[in-house]
Amino acid sequence: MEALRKYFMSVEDLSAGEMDFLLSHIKTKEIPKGTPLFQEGDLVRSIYFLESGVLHHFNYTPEGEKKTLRLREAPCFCTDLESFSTAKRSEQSCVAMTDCTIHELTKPKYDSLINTSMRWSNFVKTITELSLVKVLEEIKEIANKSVRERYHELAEKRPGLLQVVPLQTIASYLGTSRETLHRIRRTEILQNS
Amino acid sequence: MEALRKYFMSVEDLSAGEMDFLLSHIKTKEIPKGTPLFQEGDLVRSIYFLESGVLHHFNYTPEGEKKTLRLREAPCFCTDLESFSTAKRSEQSCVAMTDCTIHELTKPKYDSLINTSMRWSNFVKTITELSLVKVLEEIKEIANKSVRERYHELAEKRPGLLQVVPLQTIASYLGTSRETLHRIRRTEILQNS
DNA sequence: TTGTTAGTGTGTCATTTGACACATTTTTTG
DNA sequence: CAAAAAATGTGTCAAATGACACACTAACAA
Repeated sequence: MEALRKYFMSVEDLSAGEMDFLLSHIKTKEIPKGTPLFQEGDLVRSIYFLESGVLHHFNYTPEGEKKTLRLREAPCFCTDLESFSTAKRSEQSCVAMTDCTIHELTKPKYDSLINTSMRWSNFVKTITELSLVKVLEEIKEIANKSVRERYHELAEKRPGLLQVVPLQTIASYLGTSRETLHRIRRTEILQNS
Repeated sequence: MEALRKYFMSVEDLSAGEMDFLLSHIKTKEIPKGTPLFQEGDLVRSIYFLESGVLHHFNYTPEGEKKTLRLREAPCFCTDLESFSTAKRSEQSCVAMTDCTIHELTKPKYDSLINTSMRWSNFVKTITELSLVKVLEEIKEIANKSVRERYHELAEKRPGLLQVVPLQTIASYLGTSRETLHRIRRTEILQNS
């Protein structure tokens, strides 16, 4: 619960009562490694807050190859927003790469929250904006960088991922082969010694 | 004005009075090719709606190389959201690549709009969500694709850009050299004939 | 119109990458 | 613990790419 409280407080200063009101909308779960939050074809009806752990977003190409779309580290919000807000079937799966603690906000609870008052509607709007900013940053990170540069950024900005995520998944995330990523790592090690 | 009206109507059905109220917040401008909307180092104080034309987002590497971050086609909203909503200095420039018609919503007008009523606050929230969905789609388009695949997607989904944007800028957007993009195009032409 | 500049097309060559094959190591599972 | 499965490390080779050099063309301004 700590990360979530902290996140909400970073958005806006909340009284104890306000915080309790917010938290009354969510349900906390512990899920073991390998558990799917949602899968390709599902209607995603919840927004999740990842309290601890790592999540893996992926889908399959027509050729049946698994492609990593995103890797998410706690603390963060996670859902398929397109599916959640427009009730389309999701085109991706999201699976826990480690044991995770998540908080779930279901669609009915979400709707009830934003219709409570302008206060909460604007609170949610601010969180949506922050998420948008974060995604735009992610684009800036990806856009127009070589695989090598992107790997370095990853190692700098999200070192935790490298501990937990298999090399071949990182390779898929960076859009390269596991062999090439291996070569990049090898030259790293040589340079550092 | 047409594209903007149409966009608002696609978000939600609005009465003539509501539409006029919304439009009373914006100011329309014609700007010639080459005009900057904002530049690296600016505080971005407006959200723009691109009625017609193409915009170029870019910045410079430490080595002084110009890097294309995004290419935007009308109709779309455009700003540096990070700068706009958190009052940081922008790390990118946005310049008109063609003559453009834009609608400007300044920060004071924006604030006044979202504080008018829950109705308009939620209207803006919906637009923010739609933008977020659009950016996430853009990520899916970029992530984990070869330059060749990304070029094809661009040619399919945004053929208008290829008419207007110089090859070398597209190359920069795709993260490759102009020579390589040229080779990709050349093999295209050979295959189609 | 005529320079001037920006943009494109093309060839060469060193380097990087992907694909494949297989050895080795680590992790999982019965 | 032992066997099986998953993941990683490594070599080879063909193909793709980047960097450079320079010719050619289009767009623009004096």
